Amino acid sequence: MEKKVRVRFAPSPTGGLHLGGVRTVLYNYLFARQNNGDFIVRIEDTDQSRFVAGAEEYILDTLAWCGLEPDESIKHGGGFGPYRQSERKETYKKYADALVQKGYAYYAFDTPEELDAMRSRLRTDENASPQYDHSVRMQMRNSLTLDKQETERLLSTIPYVVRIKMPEGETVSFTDMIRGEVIFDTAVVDDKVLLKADGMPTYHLAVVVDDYLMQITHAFRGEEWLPSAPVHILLWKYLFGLEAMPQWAHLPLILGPNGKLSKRDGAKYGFPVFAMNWKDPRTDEVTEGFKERGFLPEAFINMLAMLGWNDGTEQELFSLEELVQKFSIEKVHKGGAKFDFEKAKWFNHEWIKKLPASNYKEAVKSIFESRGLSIQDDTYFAKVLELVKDRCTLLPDFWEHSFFFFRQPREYNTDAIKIKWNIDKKTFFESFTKAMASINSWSAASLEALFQQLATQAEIKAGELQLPLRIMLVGGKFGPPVFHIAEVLGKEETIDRIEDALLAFESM
RNA sequence: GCCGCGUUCGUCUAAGGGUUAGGACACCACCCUUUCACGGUGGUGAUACGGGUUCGAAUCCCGUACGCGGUACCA
Repeated sequence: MEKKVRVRFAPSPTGGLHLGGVRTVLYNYLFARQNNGDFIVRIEDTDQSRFVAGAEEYILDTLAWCGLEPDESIKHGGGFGPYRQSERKETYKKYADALVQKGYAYYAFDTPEELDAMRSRLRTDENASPQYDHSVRMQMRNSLTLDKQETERLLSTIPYVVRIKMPEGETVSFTDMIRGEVIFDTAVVDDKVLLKADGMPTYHLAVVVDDYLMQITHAFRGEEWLPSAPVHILLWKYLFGLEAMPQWAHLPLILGPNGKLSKRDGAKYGFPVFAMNWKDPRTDEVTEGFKERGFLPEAFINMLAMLGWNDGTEQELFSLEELVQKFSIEKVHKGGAKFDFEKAKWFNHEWIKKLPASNYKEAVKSIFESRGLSIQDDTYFAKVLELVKDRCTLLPDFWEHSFFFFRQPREYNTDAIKIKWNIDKKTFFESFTKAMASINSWSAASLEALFQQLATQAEIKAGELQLPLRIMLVGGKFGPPVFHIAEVLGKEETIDRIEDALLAFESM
């Protein structure tokens, strides 16, 4: 029987979640869903010095906003916990010791100063960054070079690390789901630290042990991990056997305008790189998120999915459900993709148009409230949003395209109509309001028909009256088609606004 | 430096030996519209370079260039 598919996203809680991180989550999630598998979030907090308060909650909140809820996590529970590596500390040591027993690893006692000394001693033009590897390990202070007694003594008196003993002349290869076969020469990879002096594992040990214990079947991660893959492969071979190893897929990186996408790019070019606002608790510095910029989760997810993947057709708009159906890891690109904010905005615009306004009504409402406008009538609000959504790219755009539905104009931009304004037009509007008052069906179409008819009677071109009407209703040259504005405004409000404007126009 | 991964319009990409190298974003023009958008039509624009293999190469092989990643008791 096939093993149940289980995948994991394993962030370290060091700050906000950026585009690349969310995309990794997304691909994991899609793969899990389409294979009826489990999606696990495991917190990799093995570096205490980099731990940032609030980052865990932030990550989980972000996934919730995106609609990518894990099946198992520190928040969702599950049968394979704990889901925080700091709480699993004891298990790693066991495996590290076992590795030493079997001769695949060794204890090392070198101090940071000794390591520095070794590196600067060996540094040359040909070897820009000397590694702790087979060529130097026999000159260092470790259980390979020290006798048993001395090793025992040091083990109980000073801090030590466990290092993997990389074989010298082997090739390690594996089949990456995206890249195909990847081959490494073990001679060029160093004796990575597996267990740190504080007793915590490094990523290398922890990822292998936990993927095994949590029965992970497929491991997707960023391309930056590819160079350390041989360490992980070897660890699997030594500890659990290659048959049990998950299938790997190394995802291409998401790039900024010049090179790797960074927080700085966001600040420099004015686009978000984090999913949601992130406030660094140490500096109080806030980094803007896509959510707060006015992105819909549907658009954000869709845009991310297309950054490095497509289904081979020309379709670009996908719902999460469609992505679950159509996604395939083999079709993910090998090359990194440069992030384009313009295209991201296009996705958002498409999704604003596509979704019923009720989907994002609440988000827009809070934007309006932050501008001092509280929404009383939800039905009216939804109607307004529906009318103007075609012209909004980001959620805050709703403000400039619809605020006038909630506030009668206080000033009128009359520049465009001033010269042509006359008594005949004034009379026309007076009769128009009178006629409107007794109209039965209040709709854009019927209003336009009435407007046309009266204009013809008054022998004025309807076109010349439309702009004045617009300015009376909203105060300026903006907004949706004018009769649609009137329709949504309603009879009473429309007549009021025209009458007030007529008064104001007296002094024009 | 060494190791690894990559390279099709400015950007995201399709084309897995035979296409006028297709689409989308952006840009430009026109149309629609007596506000501004949306929308519609059309246009500019790419196989990094050099060698092979082949009747035929964006596609397969080799080399070069360029880019990215890694080279920590960070993940």
